[in-house]
Amino acid sequence: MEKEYSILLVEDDPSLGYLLTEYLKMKGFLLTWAKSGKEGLKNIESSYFDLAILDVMMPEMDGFTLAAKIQVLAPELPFLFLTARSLKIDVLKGFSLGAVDYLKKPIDEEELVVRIESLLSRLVKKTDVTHEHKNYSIGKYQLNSINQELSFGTEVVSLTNRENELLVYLVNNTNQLCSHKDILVHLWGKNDYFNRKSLNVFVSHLRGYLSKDPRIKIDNVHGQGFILKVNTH
Amino acid sequence: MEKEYSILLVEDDPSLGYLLTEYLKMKGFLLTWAKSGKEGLKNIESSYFDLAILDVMMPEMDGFTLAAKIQVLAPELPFLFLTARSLKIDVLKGFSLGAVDYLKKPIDEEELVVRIESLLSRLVKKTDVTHEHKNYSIGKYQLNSINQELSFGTEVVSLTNRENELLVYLVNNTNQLCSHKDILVHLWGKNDYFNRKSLNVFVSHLRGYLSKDPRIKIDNVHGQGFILKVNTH
DNA sequence: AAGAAGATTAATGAAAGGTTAATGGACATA
DNA sequence: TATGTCCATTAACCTTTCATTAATCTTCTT
Repeated sequence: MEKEYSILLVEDDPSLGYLLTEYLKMKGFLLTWAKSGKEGLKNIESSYFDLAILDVMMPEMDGFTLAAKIQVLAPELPFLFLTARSLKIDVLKGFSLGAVDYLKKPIDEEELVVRIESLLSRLVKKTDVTHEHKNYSIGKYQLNSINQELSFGTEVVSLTNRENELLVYLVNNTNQLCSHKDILVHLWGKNDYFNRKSLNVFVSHLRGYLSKDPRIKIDNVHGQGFILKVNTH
Repeated sequence: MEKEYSILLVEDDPSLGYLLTEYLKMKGFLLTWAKSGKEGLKNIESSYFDLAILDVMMPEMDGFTLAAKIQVLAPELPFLFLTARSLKIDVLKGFSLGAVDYLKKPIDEEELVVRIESLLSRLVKKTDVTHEHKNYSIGKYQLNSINQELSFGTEVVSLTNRENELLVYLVNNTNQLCSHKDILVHLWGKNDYFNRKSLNVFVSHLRGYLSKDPRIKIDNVHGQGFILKVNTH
């Protein structure tokens, strides 16, 4: 399930503000629309946002001034600018203030959305150090496919590259027929007589390793392929 | 002291390539210019980069194809596109492939630099989290990674720079496979035959130092990398 | 029964890894 | 300017690993 990101839009122009608000809501973002810099600041003080979108040209307080205040009030809040002024000096100023992006009007909503998504997806990655532990249970065995280790209780066996690859493939298709062809193409990239001979050797190895749990077996379907069967009960 | 960021520019156009290379070097980046997608891929396999800048329109392999390969080979490497084609569909495609930005030609070098700096400044936070610990326990040993000293009881051994770096890296990934590639890219910045040989020498040194505690070992996973195993029981 | 397919074990050889020593550049000291 | 030390890299040499291939049985299928 995806997280619902909250965005603060600070935009004084009613029609653009309305358009973006509705569009971004439709795209699944939680949107707050502040119609002035002052209102935006209030929101920042009282609520949490994943991202702020600031219009540069606004009466009272312009986007740059607002950004400077954000840097003090909520230094972790990333923000980007929307602007009709595409003067280079403004772009540079925007980034020097710490902007994460700078979009020139007219805004293409679709592009805005993909840019926002790209930004936010990278921001979350920072926090979750995605260590996708590839651990599998096979009967009483545990396979750590990263370290290429197969353990049975406290006993640990190191698998070779091919053994590991093959076992991972079989486990991912437990109780399902894995055809010679699919296995060979997947692991060897090539399906010929010799590779098939090789495959037999590795199946034999794995049978040896897995022989301590009688509920596990690697069956052959004559002329078809192999099935890793794990009997649960 | 600021870190010098390394950037890979993949651009077939000689004049634009030259211009950007020189400009970015002048701005303090370590630049590698690959003149084709294929050349770019080679660089990605053998070296570390903080960012890749890809031209979309190139003969042989276009930037999109290259990006897809990067996602597999080096999923952590952020990349952005440069393009003359500003078709909306291309922009969307670029971001859907995981781009961090999408810049339309003609490129304004100053804007490019501020965008790069903005991007990288947000990305560095990820990496320096790893080096917060200065003291480590490794079985019965103590590692002071600041003084580069490894102690066993009252005995203290001074480690050289490389020995220390490598041990810190391994300890931070205790009981997890550290691939050759990751180690080399992380410590040497480059993954080639000679560096790998060098790595072997240092692993050998560390094994010597750590031999007094039988519960510690540095295992090799053939063709993959090393695991620092610390047996606790 | 006979050929095909599969299982098992062993042999082979190339690549990868381990260890120790030689080299040479950087830096310091005199 | 010489001399010495440190240490990363490179070299040399040896050992181990492991995918492949071969050899030999065994089990299917018809």
